[in-house]
Amino acid sequence: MRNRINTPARLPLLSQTAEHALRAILYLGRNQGRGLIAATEVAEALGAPPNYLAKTLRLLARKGVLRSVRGPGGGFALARPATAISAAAVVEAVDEVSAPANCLLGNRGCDPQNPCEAHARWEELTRRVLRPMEDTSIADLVGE
Amino acid sequence: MRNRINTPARLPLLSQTAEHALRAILYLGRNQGRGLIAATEVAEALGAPPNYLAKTLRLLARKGVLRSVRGPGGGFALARPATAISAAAVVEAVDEVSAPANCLLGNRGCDPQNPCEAHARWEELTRRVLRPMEDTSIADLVGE
DNA sequence: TCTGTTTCGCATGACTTTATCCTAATTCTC
DNA sequence: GAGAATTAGGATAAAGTCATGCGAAACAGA
Repeated sequence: MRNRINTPARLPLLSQTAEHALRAILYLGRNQGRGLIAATEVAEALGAPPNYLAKTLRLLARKGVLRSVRGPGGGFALARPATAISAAAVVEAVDEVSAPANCLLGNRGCDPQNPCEAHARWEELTRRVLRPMEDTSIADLVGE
Repeated sequence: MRNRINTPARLPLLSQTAEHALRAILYLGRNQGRGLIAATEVAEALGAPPNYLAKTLRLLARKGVLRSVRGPGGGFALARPATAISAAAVVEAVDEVSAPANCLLGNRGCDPQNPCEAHARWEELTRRVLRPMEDTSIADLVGE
């Protein structure tokens, strides 16, 4: 049943981790007034795996998207106002957003110094794909 | 060394398989005049793993993006003119393009019948992300 | 200073994607 | 019809992502 050629892989436009991250950030954004919120509460509210979500929250904190405080009453909160956090920032903090590093004509098709035409055209396309993510803030998604 | 929390996962804006597929399609597009081209030639030209690429080409053929012929002189070629194949079509043939099925507010945040506001906003965003892929043809990328 | 709460960080296991290999099935050429 | 070339397809291995679990570190409050 594994790796059936008829069942294509899932293209993670967002990886599972990034999806968790966005959900968590949105939850924190909607509850911004309440200050710090514990990872377990977020996980329960989203129905996400608690341990893994906690790890993702830590990662977001380390990348400066969230702030975190340990100990009783501690938890996580947005490091900046929701208007100042783009969807792209969240995704990039968690996954390494990588448009294909190598030329689309193949590794041997062109070199970076003297890129082929398809190279430039592909870069332009990836920019157009990523831009909406950069232009959309958490506040936009939450709707404030 | 595995799963270090400091080394974020790669976000496959394109999965590896989709990347191979696009490269292969572009190669076939540029060599359209030559008729059928063997999988081994494509793999060598791109520096891609031959066996896996062959499997991906077969998948593209089954999905109707490529046509294939067996036996000596056989190989693969575009099933339609390069202007009639979108980048999105290639990616979708290989990976299951799936925006998050569940609401961004969390599985328990809203139900499909009565979707929340973030739900609609997220759908709008994913549309904007995918559109450039749909609007760009293989011919556009190759530059004809 | 003790105790409970909560983040931090590593080790490990389960599952998915990527890649390899081998054996058919098909088709051209001689 | 024999033999070589080439796609088709399944079984299996390797690598990566996703998820779990546990102990340590930090912190607040009594």
